[in-house]
Amino acid sequence: MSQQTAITPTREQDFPEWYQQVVKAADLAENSDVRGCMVIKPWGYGIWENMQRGLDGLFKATGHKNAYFPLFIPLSYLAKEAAHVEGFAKECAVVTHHRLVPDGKGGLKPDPESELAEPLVVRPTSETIIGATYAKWVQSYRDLPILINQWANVVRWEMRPRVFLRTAEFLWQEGHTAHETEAEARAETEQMLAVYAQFAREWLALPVFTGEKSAGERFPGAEQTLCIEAMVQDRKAIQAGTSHFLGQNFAKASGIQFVSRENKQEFAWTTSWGVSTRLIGTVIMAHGDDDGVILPPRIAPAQVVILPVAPKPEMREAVFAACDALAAKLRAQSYGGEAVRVEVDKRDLGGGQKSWEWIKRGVPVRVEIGPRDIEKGTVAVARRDRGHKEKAFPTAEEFVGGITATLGEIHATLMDRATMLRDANTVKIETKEEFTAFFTAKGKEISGGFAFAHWDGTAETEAEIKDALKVTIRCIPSDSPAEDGACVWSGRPSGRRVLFAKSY
RNA sequence: CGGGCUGUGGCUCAGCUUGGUAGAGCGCUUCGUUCGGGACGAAGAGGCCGCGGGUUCGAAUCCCGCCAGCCCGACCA
Repeated sequence: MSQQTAITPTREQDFPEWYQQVVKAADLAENSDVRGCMVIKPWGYGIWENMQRGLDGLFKATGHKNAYFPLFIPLSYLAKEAAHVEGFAKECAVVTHHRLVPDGKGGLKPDPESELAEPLVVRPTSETIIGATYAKWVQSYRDLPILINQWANVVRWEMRPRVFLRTAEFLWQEGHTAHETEAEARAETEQMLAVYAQFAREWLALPVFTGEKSAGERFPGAEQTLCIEAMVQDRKAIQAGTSHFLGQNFAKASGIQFVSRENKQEFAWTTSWGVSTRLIGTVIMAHGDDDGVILPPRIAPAQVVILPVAPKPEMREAVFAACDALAAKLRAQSYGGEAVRVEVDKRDLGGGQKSWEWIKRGVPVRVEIGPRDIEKGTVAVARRDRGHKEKAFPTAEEFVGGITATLGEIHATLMDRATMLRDANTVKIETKEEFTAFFTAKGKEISGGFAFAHWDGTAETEAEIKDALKVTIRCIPSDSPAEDGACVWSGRPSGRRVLFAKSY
């Protein structure tokens, strides 16, 4: 059997279908019997565990601690903040009963006698319940700041689920902090955005634009939403992380009050920030190729896979021993401050089939060891960022000694490719005609990419553009210089450019 | 929640128009030959044909009802 690519269709032919096929071929996740919910399989979950470890380290390093708050939120809590309700009410799962009884048809139904006095909402996000808790914890300015993160699942009843990118239930982290002053809370919001941008670059090999959301794209209840935006290979934007300055909105809604240094009652200033399993989808779409996933080494569950080649059964033992010995030497090396992660694949499968499995899964480095290698003291090495037939034959010592550098090079390659893709498809646009042409699909092209253009700052213009072209303001870039110009849509005066794109 | 479509071994589907013993490919199991780039042969296992009712000597197939899922339109990390 010979195929051009491991994944059909190719990215070029049908990007959304390619994505689904990659998720399946790489054994990352599958749809469950529950609509909109996914089963994250060990390889996919391994990626999430590595993301968690990386982020958790960065959170701890910036003074945060983990805690856990309830899955269920009393309905009345959610109703406390008006904008928040409006944002989330449409997509909430609600628990109304606490007991089942036979339905008389061989099944079960909620016991009408067990209806809850107050329905519970399965958290779509936890601002309200955490706010209610902080209200109890905070009495004095001496109790601030509170710097807490939680790793949790949340539920948003989505109409259009897509594995990892948009599912009814997903895993994430949500940081929730409370501060004495506005300045401190704003600094926290920015600090965590910087953490996300650093994580995207250093762990995910993903260049990101940072900036602020327009009022229309803001988190419900926030004063200001900051975000990181990445470009994936169909040139659409994906929001990879958000950090919100919540002002005193939630403090007022939940009663987070304290006695200040001046002995006055004041409301705290709060923030929240989060990234989710959507990052896995982002990585797939940003780095994958027509043979499957390509994982940035720092989040790869296995960074090196060793494939024993034993043509004759009587060689197996010797080959396995050589593989185990190599694995041990590799594990003594480190990359990104952690021991190199190595897997020896001893399954009794055809060699080609095995190799292709690991290619599709995106393991950064594959090594084959057979009798000839043992004799010569060499190994056969293939890298996932290069062609699948391209092999190098270093000595085992050279290979082990160079593994840290090799993983670093692969990370750099991915970063470079993603940066080139983004830069090649990011343009400045001045006129409505150009703008429309840029975002109008020609042939099989999906999207023009990112456009920096002037915007008059009104919600009307923003909505018109969205209606006309399905293009949104991804962010008002944090580092964009003031520049006088005319709005690309309305022609009205504008003081700076914003980032437009089609998005996930 | 409005419009279109589909429910048949683990997966993808054929069979239904014109009722007559449930099929294929892939996957799985065993054995043999293979194994340095997605192997081949042989033999097997596996099905309340979505659910309920009706018509009929006889229903995967025809009729009615229900349920579930998929695709398209308004929201979203």
